[in-house]
Amino acid sequence: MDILLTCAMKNEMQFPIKAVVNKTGLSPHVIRIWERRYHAVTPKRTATNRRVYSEADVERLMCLQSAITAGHSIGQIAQLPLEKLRALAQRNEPHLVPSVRAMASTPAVLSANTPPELGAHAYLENCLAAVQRFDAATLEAILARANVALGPLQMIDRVILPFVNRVGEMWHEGTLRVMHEHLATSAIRTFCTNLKGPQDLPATAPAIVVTTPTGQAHELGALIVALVARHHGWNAIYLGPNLPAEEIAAAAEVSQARVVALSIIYPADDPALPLELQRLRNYMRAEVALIVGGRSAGGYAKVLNEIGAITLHDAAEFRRTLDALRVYAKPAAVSSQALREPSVAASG
Amino acid sequence: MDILLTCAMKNEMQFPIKAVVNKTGLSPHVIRIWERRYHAVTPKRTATNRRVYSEADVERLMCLQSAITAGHSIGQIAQLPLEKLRALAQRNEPHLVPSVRAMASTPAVLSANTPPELGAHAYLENCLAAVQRFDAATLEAILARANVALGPLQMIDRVILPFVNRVGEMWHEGTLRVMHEHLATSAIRTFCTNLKGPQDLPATAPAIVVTTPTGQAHELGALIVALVARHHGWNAIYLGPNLPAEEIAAAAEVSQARVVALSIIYPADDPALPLELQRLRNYMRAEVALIVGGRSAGGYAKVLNEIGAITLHDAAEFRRTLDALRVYAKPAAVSSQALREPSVAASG
DNA sequence: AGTCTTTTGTCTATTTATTGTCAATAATTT
DNA sequence: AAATTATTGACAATAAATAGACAAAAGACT
Repeated sequence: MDILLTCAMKNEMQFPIKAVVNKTGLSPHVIRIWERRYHAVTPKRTATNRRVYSEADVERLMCLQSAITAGHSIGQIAQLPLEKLRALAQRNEPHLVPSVRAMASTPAVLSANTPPELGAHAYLENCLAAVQRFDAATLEAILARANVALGPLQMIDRVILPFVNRVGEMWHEGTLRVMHEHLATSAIRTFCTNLKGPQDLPATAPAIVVTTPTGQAHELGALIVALVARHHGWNAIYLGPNLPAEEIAAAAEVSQARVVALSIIYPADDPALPLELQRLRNYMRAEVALIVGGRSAGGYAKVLNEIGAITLHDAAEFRRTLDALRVYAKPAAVSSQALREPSVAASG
Repeated sequence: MDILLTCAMKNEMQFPIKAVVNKTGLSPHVIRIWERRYHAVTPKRTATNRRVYSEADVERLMCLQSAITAGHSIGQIAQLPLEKLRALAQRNEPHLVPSVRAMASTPAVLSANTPPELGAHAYLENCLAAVQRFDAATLEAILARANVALGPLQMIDRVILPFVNRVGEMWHEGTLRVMHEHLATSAIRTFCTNLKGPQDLPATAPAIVVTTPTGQAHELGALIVALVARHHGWNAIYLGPNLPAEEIAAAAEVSQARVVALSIIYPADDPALPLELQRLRNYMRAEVALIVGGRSAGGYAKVLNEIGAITLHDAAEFRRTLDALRVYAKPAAVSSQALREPSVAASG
């Protein structure tokens, strides 16, 4: 009962505008102008006239943002009720199961002006603890909770990536067993799947094939890459781990991908991998960029350099590269060929 | 007024031209010129003369596009009624519009007395076709669509399982490449993840560890097992493929699982596997049941018999076995370990 | 084949609407 | 004092509608 009461009262978590900016990725300008012009949200005010947003406001704004990238215009949709916005945004119900909400331990950190890193760090620690306890339910719950609290951007950079790295390290150290690693992988995979949702991309969205070369069994890196790419408006085609060079190249060809992204994490010294990478580069069309990332990518720097692969080290770099590569979309050699039509040659 | 009323009541989505562009892949030019020349669609207008398309308009345009790539000429078909366009397009609902439309197109098959196998079979064929075209988006769309039409039970027995089997066969035949198999795996995995959802299980739900032994890289069977188990009220702990015997046993121990389920699909004659299975049985507590299924389980019948594993052949048998095992829900020896408490260690 | 016509997609230019960003100022918070 | 926030009006950039012209492709015909 005490719990229920606390939840009911705390339920109205409130955020200053900067928190909303961090979560949604919208600029404060935009948030205010949407309010002024379209009454998209009507936050409460403090005694000194500062805006105070509710969770519902934040969800509204996130839905609006998604709907806009889906092609809707803000003026038309700003006043729609939340259910319709969810439908337009094709967003999965982000509200959580009661059990999750029960863990009202960390929100206090976030509602205040504390920088989000602190909150993110707390979530991260809790995730690692859950893995060590081999507690899948709690792990998934924390991930979901952290996601709504932090927003996708902070979530990926400050929770998911550090989490994956720590799990990898601890596995090496022997702090975690294989079963823990598998549990973490499964949870992260579930989370990524849920997060990406069934958003439909513009048919003109450039495609990127994401996978892991033969011998690289760890797929977490690739999963996150796919997630980030999709968030950046790419049509990410995720093929799971351990795919031979011919197959990767064929997949890129068939799906007319502009980029192939590989994640190289565990064996940092697989003697077969350099050859595999060279074969991949040979099979691929020259226009298709090859991006390689992951903790152990450095172990193959020589080959990667030879074949002209782009080696990346963090998510921010990856995002910048994606944006850069996307620009090359339009002036692609227009030889009156019908390759602008993204319709997959229906020669079936 | 009429417009507003209609919309409010029918709850219909409206799309500005950019959203239609995103959904269809047609250029705005083309959409407008089709309207001007052929009256292919007649969208409403806003007060400021912007076009506003209905869901029906969007579907029309998508069908027209498909029909065109199928060889029809726009001038001839632009004014045909929607049903004819659907037939012409031969598109079995590839890009489907979210939920509402899901009910609209095939209801004849399902709502009537017609046995649902017909519908299920059609979905199955479409899934296979999508895999062959390497069309992830359509594949996921069909799966989602089939699920709402058939319900989880029919879905698993008549679509998912046959689908997985066919993919496996075609992979052996060489009809499908590795990349196709990976694509199918990824889609099925996404589907299973979405389907299981954030269900709250009662704390008393018995636990079952689902995985694949070392050397068995194909995880689809295990995924489905986990899904079925969860639907039967079990707390399914899915650990992905390729897990060594010690790890499986430890996972079962830590999570106090009553059952360990393994899926054995591809190498039907791995010489190392029998030993691995024996080791698993030895590591596991005697009270924990070991269930083995999958196409190639028969290849290891001898060992499985020796170690007293329950070998299953179809989903129905698995469900019966689950129900039977659950009855044994006696207070299994509890070692007073406090690892059930999911209280988050707020070490932040 | 070559020529003509029809069909169909693309392009340009112009106008109007929409929407994001900026500048300047004042108040509040740290 | 420095940084953040709120308010307002103005501005720039983007997107959409319209009309007309053009170019590529597909057929039809010699």
